[in-house]
Amino acid sequence: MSKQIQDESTQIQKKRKVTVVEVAEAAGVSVSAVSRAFNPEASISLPLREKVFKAAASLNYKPNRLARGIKSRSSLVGILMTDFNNPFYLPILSRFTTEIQRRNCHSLLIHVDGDMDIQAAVELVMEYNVDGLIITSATLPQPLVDACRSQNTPVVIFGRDSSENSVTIVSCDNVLAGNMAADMLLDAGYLKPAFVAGPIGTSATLDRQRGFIARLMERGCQEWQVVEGGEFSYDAGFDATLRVFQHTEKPDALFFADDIMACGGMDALRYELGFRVPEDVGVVGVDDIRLAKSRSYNLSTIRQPNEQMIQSSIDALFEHISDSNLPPRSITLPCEAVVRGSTKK
Amino acid sequence: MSKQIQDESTQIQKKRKVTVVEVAEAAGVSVSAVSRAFNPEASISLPLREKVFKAAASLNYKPNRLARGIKSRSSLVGILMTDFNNPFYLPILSRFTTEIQRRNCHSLLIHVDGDMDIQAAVELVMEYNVDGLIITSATLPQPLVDACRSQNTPVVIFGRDSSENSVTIVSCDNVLAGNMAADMLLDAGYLKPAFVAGPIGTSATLDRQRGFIARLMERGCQEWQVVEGGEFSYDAGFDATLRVFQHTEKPDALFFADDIMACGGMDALRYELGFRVPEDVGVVGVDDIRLAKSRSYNLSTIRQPNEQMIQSSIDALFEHISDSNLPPRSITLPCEAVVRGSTKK
DNA sequence: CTGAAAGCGCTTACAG
DNA sequence: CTGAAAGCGCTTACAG
Repeated sequence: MSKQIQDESTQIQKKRKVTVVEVAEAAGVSVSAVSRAFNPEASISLPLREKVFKAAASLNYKPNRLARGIKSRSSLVGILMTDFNNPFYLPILSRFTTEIQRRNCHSLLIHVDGDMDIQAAVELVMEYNVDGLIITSATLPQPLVDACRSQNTPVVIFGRDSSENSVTIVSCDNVLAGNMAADMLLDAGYLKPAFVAGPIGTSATLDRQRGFIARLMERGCQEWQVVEGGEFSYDAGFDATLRVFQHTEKPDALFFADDIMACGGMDALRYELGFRVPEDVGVVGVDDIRLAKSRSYNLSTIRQPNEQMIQSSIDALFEHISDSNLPPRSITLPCEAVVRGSTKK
Repeated sequence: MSKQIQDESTQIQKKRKVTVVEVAEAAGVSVSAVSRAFNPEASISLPLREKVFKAAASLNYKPNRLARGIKSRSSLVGILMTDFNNPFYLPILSRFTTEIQRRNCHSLLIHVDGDMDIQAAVELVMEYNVDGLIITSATLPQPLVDACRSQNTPVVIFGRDSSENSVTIVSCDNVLAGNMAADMLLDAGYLKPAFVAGPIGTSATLDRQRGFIARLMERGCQEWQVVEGGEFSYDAGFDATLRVFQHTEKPDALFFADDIMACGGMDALRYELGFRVPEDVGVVGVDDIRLAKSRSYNLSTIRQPNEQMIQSSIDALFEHISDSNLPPRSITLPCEAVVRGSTKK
């Protein structure tokens, strides 16, 4: 009986959340003082702040971020992701959340899958009053850009894209990536390279292709070809490679739109078509995902400067949050060639 | 000049968020009516609701979820992740967010890394008034469990663990996984298997080990050994394998605590130690990550029933959200042996 | 720097 | 079913 009562009181004690009012009472100050004490930018004297903190600590007070967000910043940053299958994005997501948390904000993760309207997704994030929004997407459909522009919330697109200039976008130089891949293959002595494209409509893919072919031609290579690859996935790379070698013109090297496709392609070459890599066919990817340096793949690739790209994205986003008049800008970072074992020495 | 003014007005129009009050005015009803119209469970007549919706649509009104959350549900579900390096977790995160969104809620993603206090992280999520919390973690430190218990918010641990019963937890039967791995290796004719353990303190690892050894002994196998593996990562599996073969007792098969370790281990065997897999040494993992079925690894493994585990986690979480008196329970799902090419036929 | 008071946008007893 | 009013927990001009 007494046990029961005690249980109930414990439960009630758990349920009741302590508020500014109670802290104010306990500290013998106004609620404004409590509010200010928990707001780093507010003007409040040190003694007062400490008095409040002491009372707050003894009551185990935690500010309610929702209530705070309704008048002030929500401390929420939206992250919109579309390509949840590509392992490339796991470390990226990891770093984004870490950086956001480092700035005392938190991540609202929105997963936009195929059958979801991207415009609706953007609007939805806005219902949470997010302070800013990060969009990671290999594809960058115009409706998405439009949706971002119509919001007055800062948006940064962490893209593989670059043509857009009405919204802030961070990407690596994909034309350069194409150049580098061409050099890598030509330098290694390959003569008939093919580009295996990624999903249609991704300008990153187009830029890589453009850079690749431009450099090939520049260096006098004539026998190149471009083939469709499908989505950014192991299976797509695998299947595309099989298709390539049914053509009459067989390439002696493949440049894939990204690493995970390249891994699939390498396996098709080695385990299905019986080629040796790099002796018979050379392979280059883009990204430098973790798997690329495994002993099984040991993939030559063009590394995107992920850390810098993320850092720039976060910096730009928070600058936009602080200063809403900052014009959108386009940040393009250089990539880096990483020669491993999938190309001849 | 006129341009300037127009720009300003557009900007103002963007900034002003339309509220219940304006919708109420436009529709000629009370704010209560507007609120009810947007609340599926509220009792309101169809005509009234439609009148409100019409006005809301014409004003492009979107409810402010933060304001709503302060009195009612926040529609926010926290997801706490620790193992952001393991590709195993990308599809899991993907499915969780999808399921949460399907229920008209959204995911607050918290990344708990090494130097972050897990207790602090849990408390922090609570500041957002999340309706519920999902924790995915290979390790399950007691402080975490305690932190969860002290909150009155529903928590589900998506674990590889099972011993705990003071909080709802969903996992697969890791002892069974160990049994299956033992059977797989013994059935294939291996005689001296070793278990390569995962991070210490992960009961999943211990359970797998226990199940593995129990079955080996049961079937009369004496020459087994257990070695430390380190963290769940490619490199850890690679290094551990190198160490194993420096011992005087060389195993002829390795059961790794998870797939990504097994991939690293296979590469060490093939590319560093010169063994053939599966002829010289057999390899089995746990998880069935996407990479496991690549042609390069073609890894025999014990598959965790991820989809079911996620579905059960989400179902359990929302049941707890609906009924706060539901006692915690432990849901353990069976796993499945997947024989591929890393074990002899 | 500090406090009293109004307000943020929404919800929810309370009457009718 | 509907509306007027109080309230959620916090912030922020406004005075002092």
